[in-house]
Amino acid sequence: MHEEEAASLFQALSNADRLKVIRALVTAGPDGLNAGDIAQKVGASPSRASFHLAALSDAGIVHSERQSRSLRYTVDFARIGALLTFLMDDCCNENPQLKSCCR
Amino acid sequence: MHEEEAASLFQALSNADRLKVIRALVTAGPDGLNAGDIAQKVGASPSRASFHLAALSDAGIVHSERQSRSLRYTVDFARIGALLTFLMDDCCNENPQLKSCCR
DNA sequence: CTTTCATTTCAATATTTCTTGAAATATAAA
DNA sequence: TTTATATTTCAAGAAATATTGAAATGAAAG
Repeated sequence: MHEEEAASLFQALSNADRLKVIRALVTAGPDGLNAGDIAQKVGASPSRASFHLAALSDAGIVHSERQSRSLRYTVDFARIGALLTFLMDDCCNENPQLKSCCR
Repeated sequence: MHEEEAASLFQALSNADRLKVIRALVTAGPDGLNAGDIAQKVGASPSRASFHLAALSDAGIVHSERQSRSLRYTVDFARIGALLTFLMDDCCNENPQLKSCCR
């Protein structure tokens, strides 16, 4: 991952409501949640939730799939992992003190 | 760390030049670098480098210390580690797939 | 085929962040 | 004390992002 891409992923994570969205999806488990439930859980209007979901989706952090009338969102852990790897390895040169936070 | 604080740290990381600043500081080792050398290494004007350094400093990701005429900057790995811990543990509930990126 | 439901898109405005160069500040040298 | 060096601060304009509610879209039910 190059710096520009990492920067845009960090940008997608730089909002408390979007972090809440991720937490809600993680808590929900592998089946994810539909947009309406996410909006309700993070306390955002439908259009604002849609805006945040679009930001996360553009960054590849979440994916969506239509399920009847709803759109079911899931979190992409591999994508988040790739960003962590960039930060820890490429950017911070595998610094031991930083690595230790994973244990 | 709470969501608002994490979001503001991600915001500080959401710029390619600021990631370059971190990389330059990491590469330089424990003694860090002064502002002028950082500006030169990332290819930014002095005022722009100062702006980026202020953003990173406000987030607690770097610290500065005056050394004669120069300000010597160092990176705070513990602060970055705290953000990673927030993302992996609090936000993503210690997901194994995400944790595996640290190995 | 009309209505209802779930979600997104859009337009308009507000807010924040970025960028630039000039001026200000702090330190040290001559 | 004058000059040079290192860095930050400031102001102003440009660009990006956020926010809101209304309208549009897609899908299913009656």
